[in-house]
Amino acid sequence: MSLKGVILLKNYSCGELNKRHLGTEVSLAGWVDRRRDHGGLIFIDLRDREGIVQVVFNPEVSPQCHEIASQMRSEYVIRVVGMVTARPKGTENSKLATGEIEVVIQDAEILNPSLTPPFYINEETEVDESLRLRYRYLDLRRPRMKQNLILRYRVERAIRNFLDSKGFIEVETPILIKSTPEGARDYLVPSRRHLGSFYALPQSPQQLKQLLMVAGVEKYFQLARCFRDEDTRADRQPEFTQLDLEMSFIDEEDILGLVEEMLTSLVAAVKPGVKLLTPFPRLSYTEAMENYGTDKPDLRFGMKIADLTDIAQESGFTIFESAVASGGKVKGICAPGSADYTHKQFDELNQLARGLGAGGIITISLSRAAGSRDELTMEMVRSVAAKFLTLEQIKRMASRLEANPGDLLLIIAGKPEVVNLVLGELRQEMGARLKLADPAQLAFGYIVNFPLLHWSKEMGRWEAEHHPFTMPRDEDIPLIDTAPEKVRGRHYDIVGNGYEIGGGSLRIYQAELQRKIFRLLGYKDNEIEPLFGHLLEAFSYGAPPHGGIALGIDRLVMLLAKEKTIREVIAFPKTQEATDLTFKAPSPITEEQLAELHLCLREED
RNA sequence: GGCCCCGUGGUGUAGCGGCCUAACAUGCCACCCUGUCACGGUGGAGAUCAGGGGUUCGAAUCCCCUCGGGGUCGCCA
Repeated sequence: MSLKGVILLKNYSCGELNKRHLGTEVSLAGWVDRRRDHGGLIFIDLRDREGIVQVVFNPEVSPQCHEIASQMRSEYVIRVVGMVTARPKGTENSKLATGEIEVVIQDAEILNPSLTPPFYINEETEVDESLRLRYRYLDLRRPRMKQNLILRYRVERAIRNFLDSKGFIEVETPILIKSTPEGARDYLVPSRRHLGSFYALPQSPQQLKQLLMVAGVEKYFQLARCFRDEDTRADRQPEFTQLDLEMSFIDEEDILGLVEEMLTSLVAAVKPGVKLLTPFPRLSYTEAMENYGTDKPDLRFGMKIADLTDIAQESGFTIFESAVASGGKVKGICAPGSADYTHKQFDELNQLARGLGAGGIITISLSRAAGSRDELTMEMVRSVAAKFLTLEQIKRMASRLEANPGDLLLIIAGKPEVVNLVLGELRQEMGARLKLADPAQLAFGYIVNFPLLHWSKEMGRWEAEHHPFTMPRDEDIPLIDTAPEKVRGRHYDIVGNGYEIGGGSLRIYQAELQRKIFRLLGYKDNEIEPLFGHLLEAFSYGAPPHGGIALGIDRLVMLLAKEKTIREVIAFPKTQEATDLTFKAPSPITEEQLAELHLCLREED
C-alpha cells in the first residue's frame, strides 16, 4: 500500500522510506508522533498511515526550519521537505522499519496545530474505553486500531474477490424495509408521508435475498449492515455486518464446501500464521450438546463431556440416585492435572455451577501417586462420593473420561439440559484456566441437524429455532403434524473458537409448505397475508430451490485480530447502552421534526 | 428487567476511617542541552478523589441513591 501520487503535499509516505531512497529529496506530511529536542538538533518521529520515519532539524542546515520545529508538539500536522540520508554509523535504530535512514529537513511548515491529546497515541497503554470512544478519531490513530481497520478491509476484500471468482454478484438491498414479527426488536423509522406507518431497519436481508433467488440471481452475496434493537454483549452490537450469501439449485454440501474454501483461503491470505482444523469438523446439534454442552463449542481442545449415568445409578449415592430417579443424568468432564485443586478453587467452580442451576459439583480427585489409572487404590481417591462408589466404578468413570492420575473429575447430576449447560460452562472455564486452547489456532467447525422448532413456554407456542423459512428435512416433514419437536431443519451453523460465526439453511421455496410452517408457528391465515404475503406470492411464480448462509464479519475479524470484543474491529462502535459517544447519539429532536413525522412523545410515569 | 466489576491531576496507577495540606510514573509548561529514538537535566503548573445524600469528632476510604463505562443472565428468529 502506498499513498504515493495520491496527495500533492507529499510524494512519499513515511513508512516506505529505506536505503533505496538515499539521496532522494522527499516531501512528507503527517503527524508528530514524538519530538526529541536537543537544543541544537531536533528529532521528530513523523507518522502517517504507513509508518514512522525520523526527520532531523539541524540549525546549520536551516535555522528557519529549526525554529519552526521547536514550535511543534505531539499530533501537530506538519509538512516537511528534505533529503533521505543514511544515519551516522552507530545511530541506526533496528526497532524502526525506517531505522537505517533519516530525512534531513530543508523546508518545513505546520499545517495544523493540535491540542494535547486526551490520551497517549504513541503508546499502547490501556485507556478507559469511554474516553477512547468519545475521541474515537484519535483512538483510531493508534497502531493497534489502525491495524484492525486494515485487517477488516483485507478480510472484506478477500471475501469479495473470492465470491467474485465463484460467479457471485453483490446486490444492495434496502435499509428501509418492513417490520417483521419474528426475531429481535426492530429499529423503526417513522414515515413522513404515511401517517402512523413505520419502516423497519433489516435484522438481516433474509427475505430480500430469497426474493433475489426468485428473481433468478442464482448466486448473490452482500456485505450487509444488520440492525437489532437488543441488549449488547462483547460480541453483539446494535448494528453489525454480515456476509449474507444465497445460492439457487444447491444443497447443504455446496454451501458448506464453499464457505470452508472461502475461509481457508481467506485466513491464509490475511493471517498466514493462524492454524485451522481441516477439513472443518462437523458435529450434529445433538453431538455438540451431549459432548460440549453448547451448540457453539470451542473445538481447540477436547475435554469432552461423558455420560456416567449408568455407573452412577449403581452407586448408593443419594445425589446420583435421586437425579436418575427423576429422569435426570449424571455426566462429567476431566480437568487434567487439577487433582490438587484447593478448597477456594472448588468454591469458585461450585459457585459458577450453582449460578447456572446445578445443585453443586461432585468432584473426584485422582492422586498423582498412582502410576496409571489401573494402579489407583481407594486411598488415592479424594471425593465426597468415594464411600458410595466402588474402586471399580471410579475406575470406569475415570476410563470413560480418559482421566489419569493427577486429574480431577467434575461431575454434575440433574436435569439433562442443566447438566449439559453447566458442564459446557465448566469446560470453558477449565479450558481457560488450564490454557488448553492453542492461541495460534482458529478452530472452525460446522454444527448440523438442528431441530426446526422449539417450544416456547412464555409464548405458549412453537418457535423457529433458526427462522421460519428453514426447510425441514424431507423425511421429517410428516412429523410436522404429529411431533413437531422431532422435526430436524436443514440448518447449519459455523462456529469458531467458541463463537457462533454464522448460520444458514436451505429454505422453503413452496408456498404451501411455508404456509404450513407459519400456521404451526401460531399465525392465523388472515395474519399471514399482510406479514408474509409478498414472499408467498413470490413463491408461486417459479421459486427455485435455494439456500444460503450469513457470517458475522465483526466476530470473524475479532478472532483474526485476537481481540476480546467486536468493538475493537468496528470504526465507530456503540456502548452497552447503545449510544455513540463521539456523536452523542441518540439525541432528542425538535418539536418541528416530531410534528412533521406525525409523532408525539408519551409521558412516562 | 436482574446480578457483578470499575470511576482519584491530561493519561495510567497508589492510597481503602486520622499519618492526605492526596503519592508515583508519564504527559503538559519554562529554561538548559548537536546524535537522540520511551533522549537527558533543572524548575513549575495541574485533583471540588464521577455527582448527590448519609454514618462519624473526622470520609478519597464505610453506607444509600444517581450518572457514566464494562462483564454477564434474560433477550438476541
